[in-house]
Amino acid sequence: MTTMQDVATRAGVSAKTVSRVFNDDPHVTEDTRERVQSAMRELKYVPNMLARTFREGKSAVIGIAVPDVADPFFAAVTKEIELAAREQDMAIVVTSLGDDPSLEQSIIETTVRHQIGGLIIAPISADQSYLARWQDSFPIVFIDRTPSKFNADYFVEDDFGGACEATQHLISHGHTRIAIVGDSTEVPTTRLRLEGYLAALDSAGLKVDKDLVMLGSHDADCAAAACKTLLALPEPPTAIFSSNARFSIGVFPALQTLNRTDIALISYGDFTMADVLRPSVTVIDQDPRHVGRVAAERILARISAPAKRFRRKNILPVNLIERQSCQSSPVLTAPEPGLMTIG
Amino acid sequence: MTTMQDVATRAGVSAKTVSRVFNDDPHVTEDTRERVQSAMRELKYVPNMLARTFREGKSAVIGIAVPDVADPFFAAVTKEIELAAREQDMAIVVTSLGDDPSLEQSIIETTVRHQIGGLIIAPISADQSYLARWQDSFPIVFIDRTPSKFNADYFVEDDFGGACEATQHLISHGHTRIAIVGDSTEVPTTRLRLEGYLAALDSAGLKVDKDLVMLGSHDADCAAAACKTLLALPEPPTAIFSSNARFSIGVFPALQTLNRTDIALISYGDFTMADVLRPSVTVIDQDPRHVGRVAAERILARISAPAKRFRRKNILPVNLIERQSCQSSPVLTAPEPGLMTIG
DNA sequence: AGCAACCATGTCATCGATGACATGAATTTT
DNA sequence: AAAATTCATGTCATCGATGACATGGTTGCT
Repeated sequence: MTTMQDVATRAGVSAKTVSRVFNDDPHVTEDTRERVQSAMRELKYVPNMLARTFREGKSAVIGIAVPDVADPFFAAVTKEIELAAREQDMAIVVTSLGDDPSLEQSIIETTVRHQIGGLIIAPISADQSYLARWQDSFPIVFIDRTPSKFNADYFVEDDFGGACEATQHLISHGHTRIAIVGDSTEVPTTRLRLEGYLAALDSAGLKVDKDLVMLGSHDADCAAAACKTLLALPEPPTAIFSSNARFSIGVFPALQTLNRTDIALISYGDFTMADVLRPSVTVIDQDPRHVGRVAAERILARISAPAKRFRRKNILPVNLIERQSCQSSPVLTAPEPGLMTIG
Repeated sequence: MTTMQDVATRAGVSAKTVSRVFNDDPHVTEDTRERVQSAMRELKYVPNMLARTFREGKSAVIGIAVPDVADPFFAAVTKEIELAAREQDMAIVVTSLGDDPSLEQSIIETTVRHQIGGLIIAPISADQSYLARWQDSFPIVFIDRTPSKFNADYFVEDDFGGACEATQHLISHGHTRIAIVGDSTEVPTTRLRLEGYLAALDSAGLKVDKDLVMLGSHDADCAAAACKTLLALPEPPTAIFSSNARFSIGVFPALQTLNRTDIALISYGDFTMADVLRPSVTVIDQDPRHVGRVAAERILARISAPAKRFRRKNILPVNLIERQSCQSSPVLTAPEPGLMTIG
């Protein structure tokens, strides 16, 4: 590992002069500059970022913490953040939080040790008050889920609006028994999507059947099981609103297995192949790349202008992509509740 | 940001003693230890990794460079590496190389500036000789693709064997006109898969029709176009071997659009929903999590025991997951070549 | 008692880059 | 010509943690 001192010795100058050449300081003669530059080339000098950023006090690295890097949504977000960060010569440190909320804090603290210059987080727990400690050290931006017990910039999708739109879409196709499959209401995102679902039912004058509200899943398999439970009800739903792409990946195969593709399905969150399945799945698209882009831009802006004021709360629009999975008419395919319970 | 010195002052000792307490040095009295620990708690001391690793000379960070973090295969690999690294208190810096081979070197050099402790790379270019410079600085492990013009540990899938098996699978289902869709043969992986395909054809006594070898795609859309070209041939194939999951994601919809689900399809690389599509897609599974795990373990082993010797070349087995997409019989569904050209 | 061994703790230097300030030479101003 | 200004370059200190070594005190052994 060649250092500035090595280059300096080779070029017959002091380390400081090498530093000046490297940073394009105008106070260097053309002659010296050239000698230093050729010495750098000969020795293949590469600056030690660690030394530089250590001196500056903060790193040229942005921390990203999401529930799961392998989830297509977060993978796309991560990629976009990386591209945006690279434009500013910053690298990204990525961490998966997993699905145990109690581990969130310790995972974040491990990440923070690396003296990150900013943090983008999609939290999984219901309490981020532990972040207060870092509040002044580096900017923090939340994505996908709002912070709890903590104040910070956030960029979230319109969960309420999207869920409402999805439910209305099903209603407009004649469905009245609409189930929702989701994770725990501890997650603000899920709570909002549930509220959107309830609001849509309410404004259409439909009563809520709590048997059709299946919360508490935490992966695709759970969601598949929930789906089977729903269809085994005495009065099964004719449509399912999956509040999460991860769950849709479980629900869809479950419907296939049960041979119940007559059941309408709408997914909050697009997923690979959703448009190629039979039937292709109607979704609420969240545009992960846009989320990544705006989050990265905000972090970078906060880093370069710590004093500047920005809008804290940012709701990103979502849009419904209509495909085939809601086209079936419930009147034709669903068994009549009355007959069902008697027979 | 509280430093060791702050804690030291508060506890009435020297910074060195704080360092000792922090690192569980036994040469500290119980009394002092307690005073220091409570001072650390009061001031919420968090060690500055940057300072520590700067002194050590290398970072507690592993660099990962893959063609695309958002690709499901690499996303899964990345996640597994992260989990393995975290067990050793290491973080990961992730970079997407994109699809322009000429940018590979500069992207890697940017990553290296961060003084990484090790590098895991799935290269996209045909020349990694530029890595020689870092050879002694930190361990380098290749995944998915073998290094070119450079020596390093690598863990690659059995491209030749897998492609051979895939092709044989198609042959055993009666296919004789089998197309291959892939990217450039610049990529060693692709070259090996092509060779496997050719070897299987050869050992079955089948001639190669170069119209059926469609290389040079670089994304799903290209692959879809290649697929359409193939089916428009005077003597179209009855089966397609997609040498890459990324391309399968383009080929499958193309077949659907053309209403040619009678064409058999086998994909090198499993992908989300492949098992739920109609027909579900037979694949060669590469087990990305296993790749990530072994690569991470090797890097960590190399970091902690630089002198130890390991096996350089590692070929990981792949296995064929049979689904529906190869079940159609070519004799029944494919137009007879002879009739076709005449008619 | 006398000396070695051990122990708790402190001091200093170090890692690489760079800001603050110094130095000495050349050039310009009065 | 003397003073002031500009300029190229150098020296030193610094960021936080820690290894090498020092110091002064206590214990143990003969």
